[in-house]
Amino acid sequence: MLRSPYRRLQKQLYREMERRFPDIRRAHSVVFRHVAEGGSRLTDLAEQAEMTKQSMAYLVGHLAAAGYVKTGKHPDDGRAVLVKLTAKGRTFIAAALEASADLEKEAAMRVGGEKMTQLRHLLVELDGALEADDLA
Amino acid sequence: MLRSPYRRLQKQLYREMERRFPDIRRAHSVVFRHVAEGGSRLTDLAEQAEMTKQSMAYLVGHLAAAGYVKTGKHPDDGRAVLVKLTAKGRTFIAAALEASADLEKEAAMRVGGEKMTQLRHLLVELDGALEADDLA
DNA sequence: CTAAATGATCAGTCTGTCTAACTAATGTCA
DNA sequence: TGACATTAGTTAGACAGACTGATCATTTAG
Repeated sequence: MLRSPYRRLQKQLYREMERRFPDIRRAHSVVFRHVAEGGSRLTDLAEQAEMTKQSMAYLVGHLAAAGYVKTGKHPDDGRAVLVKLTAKGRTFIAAALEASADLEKEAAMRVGGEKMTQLRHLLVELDGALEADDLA
Repeated sequence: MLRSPYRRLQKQLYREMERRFPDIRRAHSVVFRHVAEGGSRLTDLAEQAEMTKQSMAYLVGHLAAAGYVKTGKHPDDGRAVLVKLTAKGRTFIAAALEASADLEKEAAMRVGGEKMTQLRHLLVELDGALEADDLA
């Protein structure tokens, strides 16, 4: 039920983003989605993205090589790596948010603004109702 | 907006299905999603799933080995393979639909039946509105 | 009846995920 | 305070699932 419209929108979004940032692939988006303003530890990123540290390191490595993030030592913990966005990385995120908003606007034009607002409310509510189950 | 509840439900669904059918992985679901009642050609499945024939053959191969589908020659076209569901395959699909319906019921319980109906209508409408763009 | 088109397979590559085993730094507590 | 456990990250290697390109077999068209 949710699946079909989600897939359609996702497809358009990725198509647009791939056009503008050909070196970023879907897998990388989980990094952008979780990296914090002041930088994040690799382990935290991995945990938030629900994947192993190794996989996250692989993705972060690519993004660092491509200049979207930079990595440095954590000031308070000599073991930890701190992953931070670069200006290029912030540009990417801004573009993604913008493209996403554009798609939503386009959708709102088609089904009507009021229905879209209603839909958004219902989705937020549903999401809240589902939140509890995510343990484990 | 759609993403979060979709992901939550999907996660629960796959968890349940993996429990009951450990040999079926996510990737295989596209096969089940498109295989027709009287059987489907490999090429058609690949096209519907928007992937290459080779990739589809790989997935179908696994499902055939695990007994969820069987493959035979197409009666009218000696080149073609016909992929059909076995009883086991139909059981899997039935279980997936049931699990899906259960999740929806559970969600309806939480947000209220009326809102759920409303949400479903809006989603269907949105989906219809987005359908046109899917060309290319 | 040959040539082009079509359905499928074979061979090889690449990405993104995983597990297992390791190193280095930190924290704990007897 | 020094040995040991814990924690952060890396290295090595496996594998799934996607891809491209080349090939084979059959069907369809001219």
